[in-house]
Amino acid sequence: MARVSPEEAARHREQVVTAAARLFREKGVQGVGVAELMADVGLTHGGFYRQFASKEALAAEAVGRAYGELSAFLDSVAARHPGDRDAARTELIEFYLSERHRDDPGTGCATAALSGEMAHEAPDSDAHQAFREGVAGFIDGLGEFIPDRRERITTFCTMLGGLVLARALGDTPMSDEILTTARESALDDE
Amino acid sequence: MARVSPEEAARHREQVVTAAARLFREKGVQGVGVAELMADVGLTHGGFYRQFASKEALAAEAVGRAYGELSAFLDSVAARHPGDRDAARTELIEFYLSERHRDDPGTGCATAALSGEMAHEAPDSDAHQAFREGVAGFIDGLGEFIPDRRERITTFCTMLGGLVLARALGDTPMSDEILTTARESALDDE
DNA sequence: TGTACATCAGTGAACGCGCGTTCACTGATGTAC
DNA sequence: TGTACATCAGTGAACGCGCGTTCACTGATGTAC
Repeated sequence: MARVSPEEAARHREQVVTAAARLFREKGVQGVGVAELMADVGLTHGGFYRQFASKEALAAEAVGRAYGELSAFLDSVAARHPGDRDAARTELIEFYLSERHRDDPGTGCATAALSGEMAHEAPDSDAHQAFREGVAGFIDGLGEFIPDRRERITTFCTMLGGLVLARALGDTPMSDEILTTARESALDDE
Repeated sequence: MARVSPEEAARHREQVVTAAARLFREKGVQGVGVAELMADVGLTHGGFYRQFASKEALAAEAVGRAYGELSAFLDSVAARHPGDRDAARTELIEFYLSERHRDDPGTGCATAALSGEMAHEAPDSDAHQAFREGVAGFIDGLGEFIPDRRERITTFCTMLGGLVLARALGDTPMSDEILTTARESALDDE
């Protein structure tokens, strides 16, 4: 395989960003190599640098992509309960603090998946900036479910802390307990 | 410098564990090299393996050490307010969600500092086991401040989420907002 | 108490491996005529 | 429409660097007599 059409090249690029948005959330940015990313979409690592300036540049794009997916996800949940904000909020919280979400970080909350690494990332890096913008957008997006900003931030902290801790504890009874307790607490605050 | 007395060797070992307990929280386990750890206590990297089987083995010990320090810290806060649980709880929450704690992870909550990495750590590793035991002990230790276990877990999730997010956002207005909002919310729940 | 020898904490060079990045090359695609 | 040439996405080997780990060596410490 050698040169491909611009359309196919663009498609490959998209696939790499999409794969990175998932894999970086699953294994961390440091936990995924360029070769693994490219192999995930059926390419070899050498061509990476014809599409991206660096792994870091891809990370910035992938973080943006992940938050874009999440924004769409929030909208889809809200759309499922037109005119019934409380029901939408319930569904969101129940999903966020579910075992399914805990066990599948690749398609889930980017803030929960990436906060740990971002604390050690240079604040002026593109990836960190994309992360900050993503968090800001996500918190805004939660306004569909919890209009009051202070209440929204508090509930998000509880959900985030519960998910992060449950993931760190793996598949253990304590992890389940954290998840359940945080979920019921967040639901009770309605 | 060559062979030293058993007492001095033991002291060096202790110093390395103590330094690791701080540096791993500051920069992450992956973010600190064996050479940096040894240099921190004034030694060179070669002697590391006469004291520890591997970096991973040290990580397990350092995690235990960090949680030991935290247990003592919790006790010291409680002891400052004998017979006044609410005052103790207020001090704890105000510290936990302070800018000082956010900006100094090396001496702070190990759960907040290490959860991100632990999510990608093998569950059967010694470090992960030490982490799980540490979390369990820490949550128990919070019983001095919040006797009800469900309330304790919920409050801890809010504090943890707030701190993790504030750290990931760096020194920004949004980070301060998260810290302040989560703090006031956790304090209000008394 | 002193002397000879064994031990071993710490040193610093070196090894091995993973991984981000580079580069010469390939051959299909796009362009000029 | 066909032909010659230029372009460039993707390939795979190789480079460079960091880092965990190993190892021969040093020389102070501990022990045996």
